[in-house]
Amino acid sequence: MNHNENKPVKKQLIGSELYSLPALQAAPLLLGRHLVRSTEDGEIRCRIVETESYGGAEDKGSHAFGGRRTARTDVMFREGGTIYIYLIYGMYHCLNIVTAGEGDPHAVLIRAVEPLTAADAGFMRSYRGTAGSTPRGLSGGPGKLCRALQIDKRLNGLRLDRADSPLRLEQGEEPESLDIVQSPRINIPYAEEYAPLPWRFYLRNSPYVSVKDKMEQPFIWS
DNA sequence: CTAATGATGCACT
DNA sequence: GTGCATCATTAGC
Repeated sequence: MNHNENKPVKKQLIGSELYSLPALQAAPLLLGRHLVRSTEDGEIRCRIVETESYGGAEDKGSHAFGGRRTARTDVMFREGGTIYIYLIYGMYHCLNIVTAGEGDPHAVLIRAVEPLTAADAGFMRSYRGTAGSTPRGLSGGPGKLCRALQIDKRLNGLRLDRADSPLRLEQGEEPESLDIVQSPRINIPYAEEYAPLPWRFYLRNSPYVSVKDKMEQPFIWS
């Protein structure tokens, strides 16, 4: 008898192997993983279906381009597994997962999630209003998913790998067998030659993805 | 298509 | 310090 057979594999927290990778390697590996948000109202579970890689210091699309370390970007320089949240356009929050080692600014933007159960969807809808009545409207977009999961800057700097954290990341599905598309990142014209690089990843068949790419180029594991 | 809405970064005093 | 352009977006026309 193997003791491991009894372990609740699906609920195991993600470990440092994934968090210590460069963002570009971590971004596709985060697809299919489960995000768990604990609030006073209860626990919401969802799976990640769209990500974007930002960093390190050479990426002109990254807030930490050139090693820019400010009050806002400081968390990007922390150890992988840290939560980075910023406010955009004065009204929406964006959730990022910091990766790589301390002092090396990498982050993966979470752009879309999918509720795991009808109960999870119900919770999320209650925070979304009329726009949340379609999958994409519910949590297909970085600002939308933060609203659906009640995520704001209070979570900035916390870690995803603690059992008592209000936001955790669990193993979920292993992404190697999923149908993954890669495409250029969304809405970063200022990134110049980094703008067209295919650093966005999403699950081809998820209706929760924010923007479908014309090409839908399959992602090949290297 | 575009207004909304405020933190942020940087140029300049 | 002050001023101001910018922004990893969204909802509602």
